[in-house]
Amino acid sequence: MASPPVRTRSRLAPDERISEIMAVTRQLLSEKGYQNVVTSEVAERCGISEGTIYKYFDSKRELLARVAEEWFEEILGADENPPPGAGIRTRLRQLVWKGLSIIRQEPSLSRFVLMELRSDPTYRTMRIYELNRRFTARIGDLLQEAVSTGVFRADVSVRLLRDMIFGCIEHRTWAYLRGEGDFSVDEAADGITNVIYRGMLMPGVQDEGASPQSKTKR
Amino acid sequence: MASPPVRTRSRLAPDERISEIMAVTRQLLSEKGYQNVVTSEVAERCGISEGTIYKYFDSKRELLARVAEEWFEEILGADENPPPGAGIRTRLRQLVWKGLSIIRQEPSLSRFVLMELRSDPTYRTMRIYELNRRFTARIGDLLQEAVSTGVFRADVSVRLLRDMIFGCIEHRTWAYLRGEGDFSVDEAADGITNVIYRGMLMPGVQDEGASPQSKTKR
Amino acid sequence: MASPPVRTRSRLAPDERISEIMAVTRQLLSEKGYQNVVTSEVAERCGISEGTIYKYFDSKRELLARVAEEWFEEILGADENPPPGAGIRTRLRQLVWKGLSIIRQEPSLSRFVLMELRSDPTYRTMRIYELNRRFTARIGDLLQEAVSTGVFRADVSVRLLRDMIFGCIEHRTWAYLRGEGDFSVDEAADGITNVIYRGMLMPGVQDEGASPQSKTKR
Amino acid sequence: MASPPVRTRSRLAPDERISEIMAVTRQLLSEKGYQNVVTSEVAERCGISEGTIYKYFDSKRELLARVAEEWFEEILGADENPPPGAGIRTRLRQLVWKGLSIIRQEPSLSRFVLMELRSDPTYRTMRIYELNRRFTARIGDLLQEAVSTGVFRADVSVRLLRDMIFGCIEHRTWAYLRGEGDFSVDEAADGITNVIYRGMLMPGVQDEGASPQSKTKR
DNA sequence: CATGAATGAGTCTTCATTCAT
DNA sequence: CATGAATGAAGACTCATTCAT
Repeated sequence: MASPPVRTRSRLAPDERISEIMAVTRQLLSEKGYQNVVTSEVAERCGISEGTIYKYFDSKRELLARVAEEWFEEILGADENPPPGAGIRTRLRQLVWKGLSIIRQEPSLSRFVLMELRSDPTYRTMRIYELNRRFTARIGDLLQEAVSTGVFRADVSVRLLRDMIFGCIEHRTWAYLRGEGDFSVDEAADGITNVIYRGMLMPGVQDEGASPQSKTKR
Repeated sequence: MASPPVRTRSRLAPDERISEIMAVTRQLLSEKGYQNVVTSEVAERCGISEGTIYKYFDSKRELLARVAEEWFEEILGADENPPPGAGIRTRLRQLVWKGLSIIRQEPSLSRFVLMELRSDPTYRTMRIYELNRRFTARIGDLLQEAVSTGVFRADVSVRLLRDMIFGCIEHRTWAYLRGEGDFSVDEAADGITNVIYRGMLMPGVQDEGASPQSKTKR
Repeated sequence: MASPPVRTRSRLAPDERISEIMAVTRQLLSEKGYQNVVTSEVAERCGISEGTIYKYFDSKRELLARVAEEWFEEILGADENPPPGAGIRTRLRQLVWKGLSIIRQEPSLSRFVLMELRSDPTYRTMRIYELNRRFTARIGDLLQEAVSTGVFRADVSVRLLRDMIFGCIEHRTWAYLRGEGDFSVDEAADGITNVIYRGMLMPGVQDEGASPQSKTKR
Repeated sequence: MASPPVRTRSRLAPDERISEIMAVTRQLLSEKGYQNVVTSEVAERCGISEGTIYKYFDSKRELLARVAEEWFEEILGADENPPPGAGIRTRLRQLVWKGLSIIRQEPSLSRFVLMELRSDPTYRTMRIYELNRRFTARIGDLLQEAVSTGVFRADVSVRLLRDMIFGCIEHRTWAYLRGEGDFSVDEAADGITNVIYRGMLMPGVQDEGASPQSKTKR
């Protein structure tokens, strides 16, 4: 092992320190999952003492929750509006694509939010709950609209459709995470949209046709 | 005097002991989830000492993994054959229903396999991996057959379809676990089958029609 | 520092270990007071690891409380009955003497019970509370009897008299602890009894006269 | 625009700063007791940094000790002289009343002095020791005078009488602190004075009679 | 061979004190 | 000179694992 790197007592502005701690924690969360993030390792990677973490965060839980929130906000912030006058299919694809790419970009963090935080008794009171809810609601609203306007059949619940979409997104992503095969956001978005749209389209309604991929292509 | 009915310090054959430990662990896993299974409690419930567990299992992880394997095998073993001559839709629904009911019945164990074990670096070498693969493969094979025989379109990958199915199953189940809404295996199986089947059915091919629920019910 | 004393993993029967831990804790409590008893030192003095303590006690608090209880019971157990037909003065002196000698023998433990435990929110539910109450009640009852039978005046509350007695006992003992002067249980018992008895004796009632010291001496 | 009413970073003279720190600490000590006074809170309430405290005080202990000293001095300073020509009983009651009301008014501070500081190895060298001693000495001197002039008997040591008085005061106050029953300074002062005075009065000496309460009543 | 007492590395958290800026 | 970011040693407590009996 190398001699310690000068061990100069680093001194940062609070904001920078907070950022650093959160960045390191995000990374760690990404690598190991919530239960396995340990304060001592956060401190070590930051090159600070454990005590310093507690200067800025009341508890490990708070730290993790804030990391998740920040990240979620970051991602959901960048929101394109749907093209005006776009049909159900186009708008559905856009949302599915967004969901896929979110998880694709930060899969372990997704997992943390989706699996760990969501089980927290106070989850419902956290800001991240609201952020999360807002996104799923957009898909739910779109599906509801499709049913209400007679574009979609009414024989499968909106609830189940939402589960199919998010379930597929999550499943696909985790498989990717575990190194199982490749994963194209565009292809997956197309596939999901196609199956759901065609599977739900009311007989007799004109199919919008697949939206040209280029529209949402990154 | 009659011999005391006292449960004398049980002296079980190794196989029985192993069975008992695994049964107790399964119960515990089911109640509390992987991270919260503690060896001391396993020992206590078995009425044995902690040390004894280590006579039969190298580590907690190994114990848990074997429990999961046994359980999986048990469940996948009880396999009704599809009715001879059944169509794609009927067979698809049967498999989806099976997957849903497995997770529905033993959600904590599922979660353990799905979330914890699957992340294990050696997961691919575990027998449970093979068992798991075998089940998903059956769905994969069915879907592949549907595509090959021209019943399903070829514009969505079998892979993605499988993800939609399993993702939805898991997603639905976890939501249920967290107390979000009710969950009917039959309704979900119908919904998933409908969307996938209708969404993938090759234009021009005759729809089998929804199979009467009674066929696979319960 | 000397080389570690053979560091042989000692192995004791649970009862012995528990006794040892409690004995060591009693000693430590005696030396430093509740707040300053640290689990690591208990372990070190026992020559065991900290974990072992927690095999036998759920928490530090529980350990300390049990130490106090055991000790109290030990002391209050050895209870001489008052000589039959003894007057107020004799019986008062006997109780005062007992109280003094209890604290004299184990002053730091007394202090722990009196000062720390007594502030515990759950103190009232502890067994030690009952033990303690029983002793103070005996003095209270005696004083009440004296007032009721017209031996004592009624112009000072029983409550205050009890406080004078116990307050004096505690005060005297702590001073002693801090090394302030000597402290004779007999002399103090006589003094307290004299002042209280003479100070409260109803005018016109015949003074029993000081009981000969030899009766309760040592 | 008017200059902002913003409390600019206060730039106090050292003396004022010291006063402020001590005042805040006294308040905190009074609220929470010694062990629970934390330097960070002192700093926060003063609107200064933690480091600054250490500019003026070597350690937390020193700060606390000086607070106690100042407070004690303040209290003992405000001393009414006994009415000229007052008898033993009157003067005794006055002192007892004083002692009771001191503790009654500032129980947490008393407790700190009585329980924590007094155990300090260097207690005897602290100024507070001297202050404390001076007050107890006044009672001691009075009792001594009573004995020397033949008003009090000589069969109980002055030492013990002092302990009865202070012990009772402390005991009564702590019970009150723990919420056990009410506590009247006047009643307690009367009771203590009565018992001690009557209990010690030399036979044949004329009882001064209870001093009218109004004399020392607040 | 089973036991179960003991371990010890590790967990999160607290706080009086220091020192570079 | 005051600051306040950082420290680090200590606190109670947990639990998978070991090994002498």
